[in-house]
Formats: sequence, structure tokens, C-alpha cells
Amino acid sequence: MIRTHDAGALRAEHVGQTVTLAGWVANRRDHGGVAFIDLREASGVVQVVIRDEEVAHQLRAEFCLKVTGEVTARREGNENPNLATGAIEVVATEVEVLSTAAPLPFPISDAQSSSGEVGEEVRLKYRYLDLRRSGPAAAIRLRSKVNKAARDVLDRHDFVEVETPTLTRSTPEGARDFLVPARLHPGSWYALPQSPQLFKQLLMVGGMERYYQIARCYRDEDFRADRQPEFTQLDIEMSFVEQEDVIALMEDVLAEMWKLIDVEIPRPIPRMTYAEAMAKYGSDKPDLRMGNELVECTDYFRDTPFRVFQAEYVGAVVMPGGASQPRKQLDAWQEWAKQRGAKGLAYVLVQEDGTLGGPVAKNITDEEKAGLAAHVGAEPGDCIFFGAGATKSSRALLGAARLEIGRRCGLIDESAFAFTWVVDAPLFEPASEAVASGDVAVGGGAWTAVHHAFTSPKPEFLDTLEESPGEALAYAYDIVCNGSELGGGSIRIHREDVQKRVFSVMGIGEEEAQEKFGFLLDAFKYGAPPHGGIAVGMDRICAILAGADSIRDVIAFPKSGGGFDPLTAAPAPITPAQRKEAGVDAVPAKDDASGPEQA
RNA sequence: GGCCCCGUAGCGCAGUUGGUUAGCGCGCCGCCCUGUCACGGCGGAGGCCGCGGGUUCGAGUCCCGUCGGGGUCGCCA
Repeated sequence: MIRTHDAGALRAEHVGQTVTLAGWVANRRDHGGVAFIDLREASGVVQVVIRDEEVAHQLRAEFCLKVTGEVTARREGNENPNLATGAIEVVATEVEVLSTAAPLPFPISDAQSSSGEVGEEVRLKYRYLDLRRSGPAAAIRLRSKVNKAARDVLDRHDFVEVETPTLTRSTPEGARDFLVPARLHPGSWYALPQSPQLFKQLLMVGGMERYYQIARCYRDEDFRADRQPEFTQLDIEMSFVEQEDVIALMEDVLAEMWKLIDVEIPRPIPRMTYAEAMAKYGSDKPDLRMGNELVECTDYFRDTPFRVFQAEYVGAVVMPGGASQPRKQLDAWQEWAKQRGAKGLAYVLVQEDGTLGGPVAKNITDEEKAGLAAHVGAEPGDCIFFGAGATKSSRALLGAARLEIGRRCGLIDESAFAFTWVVDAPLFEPASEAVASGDVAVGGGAWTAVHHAFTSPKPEFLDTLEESPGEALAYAYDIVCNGSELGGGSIRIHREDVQKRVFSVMGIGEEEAQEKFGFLLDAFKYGAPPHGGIAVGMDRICAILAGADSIRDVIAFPKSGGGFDPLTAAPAPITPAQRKEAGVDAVPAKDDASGPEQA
């Protein structure tokens, strides 16, 4: 090693020792005859005193230095209690510039960062400099510890870490695939995996029994704050288990992760059913850092003369103190609702004297008015927002309103980690948009998997799968924290016949199933063990643990909008020679979309 | 793909109803400074106001388009 000691580890006990340090110039304070350098490296910062004017004067921020000197106690009154090494300093006898640094595009040291946040665009372009900064560095180091925590727990449970292919076959699962041309089979393409789902099930058939992987996944979809085209899942699959086993294991893993930030997750993590989550929170990932649940009002307005409330579903959510909002703000709520595709957001203002105000109040009966505040749990001074119409979309609107109210009224406990399992999700949901928005119930045919196509129905719904697919509940479970879905999993179908029936409900015929998932169905013919698993998003987990605004903060080299990498400027055009060699433009042989193995 | 917000010096920002030479803080460069830790002092450099078009006597400012970034809805099993 070039250094003998870690700069950040020096303490009073080292006084008198001659040490050699190596690190970066975080900050310099040149007084002419004496100069002070804050030398920064992974372990921390120490003050180096340089008395040679010639040497000190040439130093600049982020020069990479090797410093030899004696650790000395600081003079009385010169200690810096803000530094872990603040009791001592290193008086340099020799300073070697290992590497000079050009002027920086943005400040690195915390001291110099006081003149404002640096924009993300420039930080990502110079991510290697950004990572020298304390915040980003800590986030990446935390992530490493989170990975280790997961590995430690899984290792204790005798899991086998297995790598699965990243060049695989395109399967019609959900998102768009990233495709890779196959040079040796012009016209045929690999797909990058959206998840290792199929492989991990094959590993169960392969007798691994307990598999995990910190797996990179790829989905070619549009961007969001919490989404990247490549992201990382902690992927787990177990044989001979039931839902309870997977949940218990995952709680072990999460508990170990949250220990890293000194938070003990109360166990067992509470659960609610999917139906309950939708009814009370209008979401399958409820934020339980606040109460303020949705109130069902469909029955309450069963005989209402108000046409808007003569609907399949009427629900309400209360905004504490919302009655005093100015008209402009109430109009802004209408705009807010319209942006979400709703017609508007009906409201009733509960005045301080208990009378009801707002346009809706004029349209409902005196009897309805009389009991309304009590029914929804509103106090004088509150505002009651209503959603009416199709159940699913109305609840979604109210659920979003609930969160917005929470933010505006400060109802959210920002320091809390509110975990919950959401269990008993439906196996299928109607595929058509018309049905999803609740307009008309369409009979038969167009059903799609809520979780994925390999999720096992609970046994009591096996017989009626075909008659009433919408009723069937699945052995599926999502883990939710603070309104974010950390991940989810299910007990899988391990019987070929059940798998075929599920495909059939989804409109995937035998031929298509064989073509797309034939290798999995074939595998299930050979004594497939009952199995199940879970996958959680490591980017999101790390972001929550780091207190980061975006998963970009916990990814070493994230993409920006549009999948662009600001650092490498990928994606980039390829040369005509590359095009030709890769076979990008090859025309597939006619009547052969099924791949090179047919050739 | 729809909608909303933002692009001014290396970074963070200001820039009035359209009106002289576009400012401020930090950073950068030079000189000075022996106890600072957001060191200090003096001096200096640095701008296609994202890009293209339009309106106007005159555009950083208004209009249209476009590119980039952020957010959001669709989408993301």
C-alpha cells in the first residue's frame, strides 16, 4: 500500500507517529507561510499542515496526494470538534503530487457545496466526481451493505446463489423487451430478461430447492422517477414451501437490511388483503404512514336524487381543515383530478357551524346532509372529497387524493417505515381498458394475470377458474413500505394441467403456450416440486434506506430520461459494418418466427 | 403518446411593463497573508441568455417550432 494509515482513522493515540497518507485535496487554506489541506479519502478527512510555501502553493482542489508527516496534537483552542480527526493534524514533511486535477465542473467538498445543490444532469455526466462527494458516496456504500445483509440472511438459510442468463428468449410477459441481435443467426434476436422468473422456476425443477440472485432486469418502458431501464431485483425461489414460509424469510431479510439504519422492523409485518387495500386506500400499495382512510358511501347514497352519486361506487376522503380553502384552491383540486383522467372531484365543505357548503350540498337531500359528516368522520372545518363512478377508477382517484391531502396537510410521518403485506390478490383482472375503467363488465375471454401467468390460484378457486375468473384469488403477496411496492411474489403453479387452464383463461392457446413457454411446461412434466418465491426491487429498497429522492441516487451509473447515459452518451449509433455483422437488418426466413433451433 | 415545469458564466441563481455595457454568490486565474477549518485581503478572466424561426425601432424577456432535463397520466405481468 502507498499509505500506512487511513486518514480518517487517526486519533490522539497516534500522536508522535510518522504516517504516510494518500488521498485527495478536499479543501485548502493557504496562509502564505503555513497552509492547511483537508486530505480526504474513503475513511474520512484529516487536516494536513504544510509549512513549505513552495509545496503548498501549487496544490489545488482534488489533487491526488501522498503525504508523509508526523501526527501531532492540535494546539489548545485549535481543535475542530466537527471532524472525527479534529483533535490532531498531520504536519507534512513530504508531499508528493500523485495526480493533478483540472478545474472541477462542480464543487466536491461539502464545505464548498453550500452555494446550492448541484443539478443532477451535470452530476451524472461527471458521476465519477459526484461519487467523491459524501452524500453519493454514502449511498453507494450503503447499497453494498444492503446486498451483504441479504446474502448473509440467505446464506444462513442455505440458499444457493445462482446466475441466470442475460441473453435469453423474448417471452410475452408484460413489458417490452430489450433485444440483442444474434450474429450467428441473422434475423433472430435474444431478449434481455425482464426478470429471471422462468429460470428460477426451472432451478426448482432442477432440485436447487433454495435459490437467490441479485439479478439485473431489463424492461424497455417509459421513464418515471423510480424507474430505470435496467434495475436490480433480489430474486428468491424456494421449493416445498407455502406462502407463510416465503413471507417469514422475506421478513428476515428486510429486518437485516433495516438494521443497517438502526431501525427494527416490528414483526410480524402486518397484513391486509388486496380487497381491503383497495377499499380503504384505493391502492394496492397503501401508504400507512397516515390514516385518513377512504369511506365507502355507495349504500349511503343508495336513493340519492343527485345523479352523479347514482353510481356503481361512491366513496369519500376527508381533508382536515379543508373547508377554509379559498375557491381558487378548490378549483385547483378539480384541475388536479382532471389531470388524472377524472371528470372532477366533488366536494362538500363542513362549515364551522356544521352546515354543509359547496355545490354538491345543494344536490343531496336534507336527510343525506344530516348524517354525512358523521358517516365519513368529518369534523367542522373539514372538506369531504367524493369520487363516484366505476369502482376501481373512483377508488384510485380517492386514493391519490388521500395521499395528496397527506402531503399538503402534513399528515405523513416522514420518519416512519410503515410496512405491510398485501395478500390475496385476484388471479386475473379484465384485460380490456373499458373494463379496467369500470364501464361495462365484459364476459369471458379477455383476462390477464394480475401478478404473472405462473401464479397459483388458491385451491378453493380451482374448480371455478373458468366460470368466474374475476373471483379467483391467488397465492400472491406484495410487500409494501411507505406506499412503495418493494416487491412481490407468489406460490407458483407446479402442475401442468393447472398451468394450461390458466393460460387458457388468459386466451393463450395450447400452441402459443407451447411456443412461448414450452420449455417450462416440458419441465413441469418431470416431477416439478411445489414452489414459490418473491422478488424485491433493490434500487427502491436502497433509496428508501438512504433517504434518497430517487433510485438514481443509489445506482452507480444511472440513466437519465429516455434511457440516455449522460456519462458514456449511450445509446449511440453503430457503424454500417457493425450493422452488417450484427445482422440487424436480416430478413427472417418466412413462416419461421420461432427461432434458430428450428433451422 | 397526453399534460405541467425548467434551460442565463464551470456550479447555484437574479434579471422589472420588451429599452443603454446581462448581474449576484461560489468556483477559476494572479498577487499578498504563519493557525485556518465556509480562512481572509486586493486585482482579473469568463456569456451564441439551449437551438431555429417570428413579432417589434428594439427580444434573455412576447409568439411558434425544436432539442435537452425534471415531474405526472398512459404504460411498467
